[in-house]
Amino acid sequence: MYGGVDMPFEPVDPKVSFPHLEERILAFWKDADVFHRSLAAREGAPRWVFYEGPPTANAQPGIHHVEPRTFKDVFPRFKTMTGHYVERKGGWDCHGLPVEIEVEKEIGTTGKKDIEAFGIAEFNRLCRESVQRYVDAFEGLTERIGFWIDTEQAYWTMHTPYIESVWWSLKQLHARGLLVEDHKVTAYCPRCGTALSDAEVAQGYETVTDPSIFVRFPIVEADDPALVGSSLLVWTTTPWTLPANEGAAVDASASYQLVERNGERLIVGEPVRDAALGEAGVTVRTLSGADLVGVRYEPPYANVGGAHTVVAGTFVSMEEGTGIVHMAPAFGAEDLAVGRAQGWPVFKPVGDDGRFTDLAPPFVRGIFVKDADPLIIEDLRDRGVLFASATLEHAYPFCWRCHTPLLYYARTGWYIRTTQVKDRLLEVNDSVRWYPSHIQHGRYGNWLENNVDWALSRERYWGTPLPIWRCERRHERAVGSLTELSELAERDLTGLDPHKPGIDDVMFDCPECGERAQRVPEVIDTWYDSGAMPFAQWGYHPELGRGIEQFERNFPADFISEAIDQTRGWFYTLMAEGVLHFDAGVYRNVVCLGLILDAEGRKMSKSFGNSIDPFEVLDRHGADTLRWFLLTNGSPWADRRVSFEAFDEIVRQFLLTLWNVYSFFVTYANANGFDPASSGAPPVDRRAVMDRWVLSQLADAVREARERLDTYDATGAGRRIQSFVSDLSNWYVRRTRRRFWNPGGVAGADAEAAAQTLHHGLVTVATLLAPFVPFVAEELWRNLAAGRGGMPDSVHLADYPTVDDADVDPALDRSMALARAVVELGRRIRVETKTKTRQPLHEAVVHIPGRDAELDGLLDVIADELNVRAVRFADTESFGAWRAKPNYKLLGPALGGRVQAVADALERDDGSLAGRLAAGETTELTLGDGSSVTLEPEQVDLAQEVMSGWGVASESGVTVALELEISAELRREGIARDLMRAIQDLRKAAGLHVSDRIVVGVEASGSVAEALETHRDEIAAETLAVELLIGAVENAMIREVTEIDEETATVSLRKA
RNA sequence: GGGCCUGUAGCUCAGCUCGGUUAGAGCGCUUCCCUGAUAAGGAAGAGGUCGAUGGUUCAAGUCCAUCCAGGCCCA
Repeated sequence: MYGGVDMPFEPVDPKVSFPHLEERILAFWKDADVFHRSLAAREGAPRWVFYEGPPTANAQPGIHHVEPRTFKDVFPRFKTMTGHYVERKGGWDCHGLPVEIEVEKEIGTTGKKDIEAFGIAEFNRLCRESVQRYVDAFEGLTERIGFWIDTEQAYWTMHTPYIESVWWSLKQLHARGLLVEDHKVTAYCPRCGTALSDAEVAQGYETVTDPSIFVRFPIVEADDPALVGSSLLVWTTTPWTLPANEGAAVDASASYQLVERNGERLIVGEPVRDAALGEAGVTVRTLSGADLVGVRYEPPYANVGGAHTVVAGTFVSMEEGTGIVHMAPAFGAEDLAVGRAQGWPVFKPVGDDGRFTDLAPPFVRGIFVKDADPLIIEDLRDRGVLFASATLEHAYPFCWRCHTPLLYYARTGWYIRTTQVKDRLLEVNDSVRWYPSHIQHGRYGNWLENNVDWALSRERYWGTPLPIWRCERRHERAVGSLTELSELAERDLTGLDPHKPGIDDVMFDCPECGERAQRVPEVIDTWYDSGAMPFAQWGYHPELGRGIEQFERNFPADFISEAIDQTRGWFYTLMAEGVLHFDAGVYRNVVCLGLILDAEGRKMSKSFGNSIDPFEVLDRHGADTLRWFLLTNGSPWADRRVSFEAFDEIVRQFLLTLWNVYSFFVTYANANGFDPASSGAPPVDRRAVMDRWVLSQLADAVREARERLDTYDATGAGRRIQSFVSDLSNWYVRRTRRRFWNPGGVAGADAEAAAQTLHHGLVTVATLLAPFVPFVAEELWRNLAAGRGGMPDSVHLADYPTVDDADVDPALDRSMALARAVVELGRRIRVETKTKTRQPLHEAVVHIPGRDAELDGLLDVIADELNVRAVRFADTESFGAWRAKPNYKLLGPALGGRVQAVADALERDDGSLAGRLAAGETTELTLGDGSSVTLEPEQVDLAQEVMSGWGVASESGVTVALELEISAELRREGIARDLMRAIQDLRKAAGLHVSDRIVVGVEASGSVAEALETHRDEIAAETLAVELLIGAVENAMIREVTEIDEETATVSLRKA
């Protein structure tokens, strides 16, 4: 016995269940308080600031929530392990329409009137409860996937200090004149009774069929009297807005035609004349749009006095319609802008419920506007005003929650003048590093370029109340805290819940005029809440002296990450508020993830019923599997498809491969009494070539993993680690296995070296993997490293591996790659010649022009892998004609167009030229045009023309030949190996332990019996047989007939 | 209508930054091999007009232009 056995390793179950393992690790983390200790251990270290983008707690979490949470975990873990203090404060987005909708579903309300009848106090209480419930679900998911974030200290946007912080910020904006009330046309949902933000509107576009009608507007007054009596042909796709018509717009620079047709005269844009009127009609004259400006016409419904004139507009399309557009300032953004410029009134015959009011013509009063379209068309037709009626397919927005068609209304609302800081936003954006980079000046940069004022107010209930009080004389007062409110109201309100309806009961005397001031009724866009988190998460409030230090220490963020749908959401609101309040960027690096799609490539969403329940995946495959999938499968920036098969593959190919190496190591380390702490392994430079090679590979993997993680490429880092694990398992352990098979420790230092190398490899891999698959990494660490040599009890308390330059050996890396290429060719020969690998052969002959020396030291590896007694380098043998092809990368730039001529010449070569190159000679080549070129051997790719089935294979300049003649001696050896294999199979089938001794009997005659006698000792040693007899074993545990060398042999065995 | 992304094997995706003539991997399929760590691994095979067209170049999956299809975002 050598080494110590004080601390043997826990035996490893090869049949591991990762979900169960993860539950154990979760319990350990909790018991040992590992997360908090990982923070404490880095206290005082440089800060690396992470901001949690708060999920909206309004529904059960889906698998698409796991993706950002995985990426938000891997980088903070990595940074912690590289010596940074990474505070991770959780957060929950609590307010907003989605929460209200969820509650409305519960209580069965369908609109604002219902909610008010139900009672706002009770409604908001239910909203608060709903949030709490879903936060619990999110916390469960967060813990289960191993996302380390402090949920105990999480910020909640509905908590009073958070709201006060938001109020403080709004008060500043109000004081600077950046928060104002304004009229604006916005998309409005008549069912929800609220305006929608652009982001909300964007979510609900659908292709619908709407009416597209042409209407006659008879001209009643014009500078050119000839026009009177003609009709403007006016286009609209919203007939219901015609009762609010106040004008018509033309393109002043376009030309129009006056057409006489069936006895009437119509004016229509020239480019669309035929499309609108058909071929019929005679053009009376052509005029410019400018000629029409100022013309007065008779409106289809005479509800509004004044107006009804033609104006010029740049937005008039000459590609569809009639070139003349109907204007209703109450119902379109452009219409309102034009109306304002013209001094038109805002005439709005529609109520907030989307139904016509008494201002409308009697026949549509009380009718929902969209339903009124056919009635209006009918009416126009009856009165001869309608010229044509068709339909049009176009995108129209619907309310993203309740699917009511949205209406564009002129309404008053509160706006933040973000357009005034647009230039600064663009500047700040230039300093952000986006991953992927195209977002910066692509999608996100474009969004900023098209910045419009932020429509902040919402006429809803569950949200941060807009803290503006206004008196009857319309003096406004923005209030920044409950303390300030208490002073104004002259009573203590610091304990008041700042939500509706309680806050609306607070009134005070206007400090300016003494009239009673009351809060405006609106709440704010919940996106403002989440964008305020850099300061509001600390309850930051300079007036109250609160949260200042925490804020300053944690601003700005080094890193944030969310899915791409946040470009218009959180990425923007964060940046906008950072610039508005602090004139500063809020984040330095953004990892912007793609969306999760289902197997058909559709966006996963609950309403579609195609989302995968994350808990099902976690129960079946485990969190590590899901995390590894998200981190390494496909590109994180690209949308990707998710299906269950992918998870099985990860378990089998990655996690189990790693697990088996680990299990292999522990089995033999324990059997040999290996102790990494007191091992007598020689220094790396004196270890076997396989050891040096695998350590060199490991060093490269460490280098690349670190480099990639430093640039937020978790995918590349993970893939590199995976390829190392594959090399470790399928080449290092495969080739090194026998060195571990060392009961009693007779192999001494070499076995120690192998064990030490593999131990180091596994511990390093576990550390490398800790940020990616924190559970299995922890399991390996706990068993292999924790507590040994002063190592911490958790891998997450360890330092991320660094490259050991002494291990790096590029020459060895290249040689091994070459050796593996030789082995691959040898295997191909065996397949081609139907020579089983188990049959030993006399020798392999290798030819690699000029590079033979690179394989020194690896000949044993090749011989063993190919099962040949010797590997020899070819000197004079020729296996076939040499063929040379130009190395285009080298020759192309040098020769230009002549490279093709060289290729032709080499193609026609009978082998003599290539042969000289293969022999290492510089060779002169005469081209078809008579010119000549000097070729160096390195400038060509060489291969030999070998015939399949004759024991030779060649590729990329490497040629391998196998001596296929099998002597009687080799045949016996092959049979012996077949026997060993058969006995080992039986051992396994009998369920014996690797170190059990056995008694074996082989019933055979002829060549099998002969081989058994010749190789008796080796067979016995290999199979741990204490007795090996010809014949059957008594009381055999197992007995089986096998075919060996075309003879029948029956093997039986029992435990000795 | 505008912007961005994507298009490579039956499926999921690398490769495109920096052009090199035989385009890879995994899954799945066929045949064989190896194995007392392995649920693994290896060899061979079937499977590709690298979305299309044009251009630049000695050389294009890769660069440029145009177009087509899909997705996302904006209108």
